[in-house]
Amino acid sequence: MTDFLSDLNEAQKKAVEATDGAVLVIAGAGSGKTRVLTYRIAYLLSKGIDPFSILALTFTNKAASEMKERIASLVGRPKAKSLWMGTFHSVFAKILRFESERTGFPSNFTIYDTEDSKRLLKNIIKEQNFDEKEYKPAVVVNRISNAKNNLISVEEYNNDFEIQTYDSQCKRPHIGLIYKLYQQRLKKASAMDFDDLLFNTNVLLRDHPEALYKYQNKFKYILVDEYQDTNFAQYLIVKKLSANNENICVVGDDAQSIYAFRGANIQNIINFKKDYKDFSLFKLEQNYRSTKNIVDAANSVIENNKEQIKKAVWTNNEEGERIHLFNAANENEEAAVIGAKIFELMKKENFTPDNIAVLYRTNYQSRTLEESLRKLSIPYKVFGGVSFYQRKEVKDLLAYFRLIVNHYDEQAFVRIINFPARGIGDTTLNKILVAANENNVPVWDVAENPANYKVSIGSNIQNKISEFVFMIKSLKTQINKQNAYEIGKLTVNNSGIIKHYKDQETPESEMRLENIDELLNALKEFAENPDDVEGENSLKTIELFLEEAALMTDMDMEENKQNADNKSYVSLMTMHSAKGLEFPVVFLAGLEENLFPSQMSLESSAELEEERRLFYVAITRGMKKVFMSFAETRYRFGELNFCEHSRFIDEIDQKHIDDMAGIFSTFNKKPANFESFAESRSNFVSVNSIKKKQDNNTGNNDDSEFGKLSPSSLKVDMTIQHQRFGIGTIQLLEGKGENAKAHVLFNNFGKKQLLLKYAKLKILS
DNA sequence: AAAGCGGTACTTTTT
DNA sequence: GTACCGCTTT
Repeated sequence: MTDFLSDLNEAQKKAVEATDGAVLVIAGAGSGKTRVLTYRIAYLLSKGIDPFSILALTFTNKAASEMKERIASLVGRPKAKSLWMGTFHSVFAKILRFESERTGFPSNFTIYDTEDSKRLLKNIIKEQNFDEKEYKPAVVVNRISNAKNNLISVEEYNNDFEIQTYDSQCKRPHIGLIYKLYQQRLKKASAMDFDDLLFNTNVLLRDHPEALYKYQNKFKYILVDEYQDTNFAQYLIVKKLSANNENICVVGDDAQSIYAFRGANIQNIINFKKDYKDFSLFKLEQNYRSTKNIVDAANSVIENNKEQIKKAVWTNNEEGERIHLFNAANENEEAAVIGAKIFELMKKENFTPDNIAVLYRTNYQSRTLEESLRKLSIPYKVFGGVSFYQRKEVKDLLAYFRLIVNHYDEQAFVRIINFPARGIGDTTLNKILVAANENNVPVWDVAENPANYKVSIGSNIQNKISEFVFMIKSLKTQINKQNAYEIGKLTVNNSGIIKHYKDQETPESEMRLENIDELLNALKEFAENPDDVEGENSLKTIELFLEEAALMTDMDMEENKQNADNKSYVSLMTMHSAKGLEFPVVFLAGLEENLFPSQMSLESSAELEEERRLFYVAITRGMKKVFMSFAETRYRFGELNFCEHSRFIDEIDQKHIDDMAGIFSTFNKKPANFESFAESRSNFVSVNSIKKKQDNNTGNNDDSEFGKLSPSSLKVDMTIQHQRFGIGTIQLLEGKGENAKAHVLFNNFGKKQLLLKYAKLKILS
C-alpha cells in the first residue's frame, strides 16, 4: 500500500512519513512541494486515517482541486472526495454556515466581494458627509481589512490609541466610526466580506469552546499549504485547531512570500519553531523544474534579501540557455518583440501556446501585449483583470440570485432594483435607503412595506416595487425545489434581462447576452455534476452555486473552460497569479524601475524585499527558457515616461544573462546573437525603431560630458542638461541615497522625475 | 427617469 | 487611455 513512496526522493519521503507531531517543510521553488502534500495525505489515508478527519488548507481553489485529483488517482475517488480540502475562505465559510446558531448570522449569509464592500463604504461615507477626497473607499477598505486580518474588532479599533493617532495624522479620524457602521450594515444585510470569514471563525472558536473542541476532535490531521502567505487570523485558526494533538504540517517557502500587502505575515513561518517546540524540519532543496541557469539566476537575486530561512536550492537538470534579456524603445515595441519571439518559438521549436506565459507586474500591462498577440493570430488568454465574475451583466444576474437566496442583501438589492429599468429611480431608492437606516432595518423590509416606515411613494411606483418584491419572493419558493440551472433560467426570463439586451441589438449587448449564456452554461454544468460529498441524490441548488462562485477567482473558472474546449493558449497574467504554476517558456515584461519594483514599494526595505521575492517567484516559473524585457519609454496615465531598467536585473549574476540589451557592457558592444533577434524583430517592428536602437549601440552620441551626479551636487533652480531631454530646470529634490530623485522641468519635454542613481546629467548653471 | 456629454482623477499585487 | 462622476437634455 505504501509502494507509491518510491516516487519520492529521500527528503520528500521523510517529510511524508513523519505523520505525527508538528512538521515544517521548507520547500524551495520547484522542489515538489505539492507532491509532498498529496503523497502525505495519500499516505495518511493508506494507513487507515478517516478522510473526514483530515483538513488541508490551500491558497487557491485551483490548488485544492488539483490536489484532490491527484490524491484520487493514488487512493481512489471516494476517499479523496471526503477530505476537507479547500481555501481558508471556502472551508471556514462552510463551517460558519453550519454553525449559524452560534454565529448570529443565518446560514444563507451572502459573501460580499471587494466591489460590494467599496460600494457600501462609499454609501456610508456619503451619508456621513465625510470628505470623499480624504475617505477613498479603496483606502478605507484597506484599513478595515488590515484590522480584521489582525483580529482587531470595532471596539478595539476605536479604543486603540496608536490606531486613532495614526488615522488622525492621515486626516482620516473617522475610519473607526466608518468601520463600526460598515459592520452594522453587513450584519443587517446578512453579509460577510472576505475578511469576516476568517474573523468570525476566530470569534466562533474563541467564544464557543464546545465548537472549538468539536473541530479540534474532528480534524486530527491538519495540513497547510503556502504557509508563508498566511495572515494572523489564519495563523490563529490553525494554531487553535491543532492545539490538541499538534498533528500539524505546514509547507511553504519564505522566499515566495508575496502577499504581505494583504496581511500575510512571513513571521508565521519563520517563528514556527517557537510555536511548536517539538517540531521536525524538512528542507526540500532539489529543484526538478528549471534549468541550472534559471535556478542559479534566481538564487543570485534572492540572496540580496536579509530576512530569510537559509536554504540552498540546486538542480540536477541541464545547464540550459542563459536568460535572454532585451530592451525596446517603448511598450508597443516590447510587446511586438515578445509576440514575434513567441511566433518563432512556436514555428521553429514546436512550442505550443500553453507552453508559454507572459508575466507582468500590473494588470494594465496586458493591453499592449494582447494587441500584439492578436495581430499575430497567436491564441492567448488573459487571467485576472476584469474577470468573468466581475462583468456587469454577470454581477447583475448573480445579484438576482443573491437577493433570491438572501432578501436582506443590500448591495444586491441596490444593484438590481432598477435593472432592467422598471421605473424605480434614484429618488425612490434613496427614500428607501434612508428609511432603512433611520429605522435600523434591512432595505428589503422597507421595500416590502414602505407604508410601515412612513415612506411616501406614489401608488404607481409603489406597484412597481411590489411587483419586483413579488417576483423575488416567488423565485425564493423554488430554490429548494429546482436546481441551480432551472432557477437561473427562470430568473433570466422573469427579470427581463434577456429582453433588455435583445432590444438593444448592439455588438456590445450581443456580447453581454453571450456572457449570460455562459453563466447559464456554468450553472448547468454545476447542477448536473454531483461531485459533492452530499451524494448523488442531493439537489444542486442555486445557494450552493453562489457559495462557490463568491470565492472563485477567474483562474478557477478559466481552468474549467480550458479543460472543456481543449484549446491551447498563451497565458497572460500578473506575477502574483503565476504563483504555483510552471511553464516551459516564460516572458517577464516591463522590468523597469517604478513599475517593478513598484513605485509604492520603494519606501521601505520590507516592501522592496517583497518585490524581490515576487521577482524570484516570477523567474522560477520558467522550466526551459526565460526572457526578460524592459521598455525605455512607457505611457502611464496617457503621459510619456522615460524608464530605467529594473534594479533586479542588475542583481542577477551576469554570467546567467544573454544580454541583448547591452546593459552590462560599458562599450555597448553588440552581443553575439543580436542578429537573430533583430531578424525576428524586423518582421514585425518598424525598421525605424531598430535603426534608432542601433544608432544608440554604436555609441555615436557624444555623452562623454554627461555623468551620474551625487544628490548633494544639485540644488533647486539649477539648470541642467540631460542626454535625451535636453535643457531643464530642477524644481524639487527628494529621496535619499539610492532613491534620490530630481523633479526637472525640461524646456521641450515637460516635467520629468529622474532617479539620480541612473540619470546622466550635466550642470549648466 | 434615462440617456448622453464632458470633465476629472487614477492604476500594485487578490482570497 | 479609461472608468467614473455630475451635469445636461429629452
